[in-house]
Amino acid sequence: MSKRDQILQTTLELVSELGFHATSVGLIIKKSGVASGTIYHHFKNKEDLIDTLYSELKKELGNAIISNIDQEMAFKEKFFLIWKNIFRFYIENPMKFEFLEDYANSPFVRKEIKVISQSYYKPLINYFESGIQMGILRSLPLHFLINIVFGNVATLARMIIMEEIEIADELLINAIQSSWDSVKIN
Amino acid sequence: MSKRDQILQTTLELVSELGFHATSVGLIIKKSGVASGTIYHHFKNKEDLIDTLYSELKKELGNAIISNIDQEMAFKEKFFLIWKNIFRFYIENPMKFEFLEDYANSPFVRKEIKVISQSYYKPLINYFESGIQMGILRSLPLHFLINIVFGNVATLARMIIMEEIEIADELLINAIQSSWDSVKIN
Amino acid sequence: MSKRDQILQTTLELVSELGFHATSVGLIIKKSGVASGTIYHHFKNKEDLIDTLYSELKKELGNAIISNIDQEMAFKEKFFLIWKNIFRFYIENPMKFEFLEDYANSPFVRKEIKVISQSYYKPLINYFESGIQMGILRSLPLHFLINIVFGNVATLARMIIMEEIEIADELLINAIQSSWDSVKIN
Amino acid sequence: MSKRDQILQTTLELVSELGFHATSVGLIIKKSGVASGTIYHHFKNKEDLIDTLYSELKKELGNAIISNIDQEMAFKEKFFLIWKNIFRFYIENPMKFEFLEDYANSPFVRKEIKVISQSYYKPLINYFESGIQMGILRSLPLHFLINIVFGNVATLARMIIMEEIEIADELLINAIQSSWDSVKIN
DNA sequence: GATGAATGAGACTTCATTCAT
DNA sequence: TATGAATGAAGTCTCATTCAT
Repeated sequence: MSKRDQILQTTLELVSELGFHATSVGLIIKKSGVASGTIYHHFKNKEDLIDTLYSELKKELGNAIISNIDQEMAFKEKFFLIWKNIFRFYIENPMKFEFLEDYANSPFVRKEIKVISQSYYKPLINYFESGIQMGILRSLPLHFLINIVFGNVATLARMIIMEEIEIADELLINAIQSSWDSVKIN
Repeated sequence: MSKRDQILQTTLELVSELGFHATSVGLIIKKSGVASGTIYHHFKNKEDLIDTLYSELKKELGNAIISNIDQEMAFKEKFFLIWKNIFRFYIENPMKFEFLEDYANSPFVRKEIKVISQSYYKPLINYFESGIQMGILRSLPLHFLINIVFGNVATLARMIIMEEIEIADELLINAIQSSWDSVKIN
Repeated sequence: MSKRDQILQTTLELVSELGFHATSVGLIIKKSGVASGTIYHHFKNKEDLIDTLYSELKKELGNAIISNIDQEMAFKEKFFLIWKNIFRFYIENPMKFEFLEDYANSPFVRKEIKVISQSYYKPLINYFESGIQMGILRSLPLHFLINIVFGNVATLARMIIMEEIEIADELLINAIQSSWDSVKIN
Repeated sequence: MSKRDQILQTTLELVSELGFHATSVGLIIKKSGVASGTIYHHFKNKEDLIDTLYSELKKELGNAIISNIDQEMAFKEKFFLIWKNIFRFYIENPMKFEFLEDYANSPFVRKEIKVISQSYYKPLINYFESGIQMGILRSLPLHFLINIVFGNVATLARMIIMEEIEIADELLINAIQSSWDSVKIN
């Protein structure tokens, strides 16, 4: 692994465990085994490092979301697959999940996030848009619908990662069904 | 306002604006116009200050949730009222909303939060529990249902506070209906 | 001596010995026996510390310049006394001399220096102005005349402090006479 | 321009603009467009780079000083020409002027400077020495006389470069005359 | 109750320099 | 000759906290 990747990986581990606030550059240095100067050779500053990491993870998630989607599938079928894709990405990458959630709520760089999201989530946005137009989804503001669904996935994923509930096929199906019921026209 | 309240109020303002991470004691001192020693006279340390604030806000929210609930109301009617209560508390107190969300995601003091939540939300928990027993709500894990609903309210509140969508009676009703559809047995 | 004065005194000693460039805050901390935080309690930052010191020394020099000046004295007599006053201040306070010279050439804060100088040197400026008006001094730009004289004093003071020449009453008189000959109308 | 010259030129620009103190190797790298290793290929270290530059400039100035001097000229005539030579070098090369002044006042490498000066300024030293011996110049310490004159030139040059006064033939003549009056026997 | 001077560990970052390519 | 990734000591400054008044 290149030094640059070592730094990014270590930062992910630390921020997901300790949070933004408690992840000092000093800690990254110690854990990654890289010299302080090396960090600043690859990244302008701490913020740039975090931003880079965020951006890469967002892209990864964006790709994960649409994996195995077949245009022939029915709308509802796609919904279930997308939901599972996001969910799987979250529980298979709990550190990335923590990081993305943490950063999403963090009060800085909000504007840029929006712009990036827009591009990585374009297919998802198109999908929801078509659902509204086809009269399958409730005619609520597009991004509200999307945020509701993302929120639902995160709620389940968080509880499983935190071991507050146990994962089971039936629970997953029910959770998706619940989410579907909240966005579809009944 | 007492010095103690000045400190708490200023902390709320700063944390909601800058986040946890960027709210230093030094900033609280400067903005509140209180001497550093005074803070440590009223609070054991910074953590105690934040915890106190969090606890007070959580209590406030706990009370807001059940306001105007009449035991004679139908289950669904109560659901709509509770939803509106939480929602109103959030958009009428955007700083408190920000603070609570921030703190909820923050990786420290998680254990104690749970205990406190448990006590302030007892009526809410009982309400959801009865809904499951009565066969009105889906038989999903109790806290999962509660978290889903809280997540739904927060999603709408955040978007309105961030001015990503505009509040309207119809939107609110639809949002609650959507939330209801996701937890009730269809 | 107050902590604040300890810091200023130590800074003077270090800057005059090592120069601007080599005087780190860490060195000031070590030599003054004060904690790093204390410096930043009294001064906004390193620059503010240096500026404060500069301003105080400039004021001191401004006062020294006009000491023992009697308005009854002849113009030339005053010139000799002023020259000696500056010179004495320099060789009796070699560290202050070094510091002032160093800082005068330093490329930052130049604008503010000018403003400060203007106020501390008002009597000196008035004196030279009257000399020109009375036809005693060459009609060269006012500040050029002043700078020439200051430069002459500094040249002698520096060589004596550096022990490149030895001070002697006769040398001093000759040096002042030389300086006088360069500004007076011959 | 060779890489070596690019480095020297950039260093000159940076030091004259920012001063010694603020001119980092990193800045030189960025501005010159040269790789860090390249600097250390051509110069032993930063000090060697600065010293080399200083030495080259000192030599240049040394040559400029005696340009167009004709041994047949009268002593005073030579004085005026030398003065103009130094002055012209300064205002035509303001960055070199700044650099040389900065370095002269800098507290490091002082010893070697003296040695170098000695060799480049030999003709100038001889000139002043003969002036004293011939009874034209005041019998003041040789280097004091030289420093006074250099100081006078620098005073005028600095004020013109800083745009505190405007250059004019008459002013220049008067300034040189003033300088001459301060060193010649009256 | 309230003040603010003082602390020193630790924060982020820049520095001059090296070395494998 | 020239490159630029890598280094780690040292830089400035902020942090939460204490304590005499």
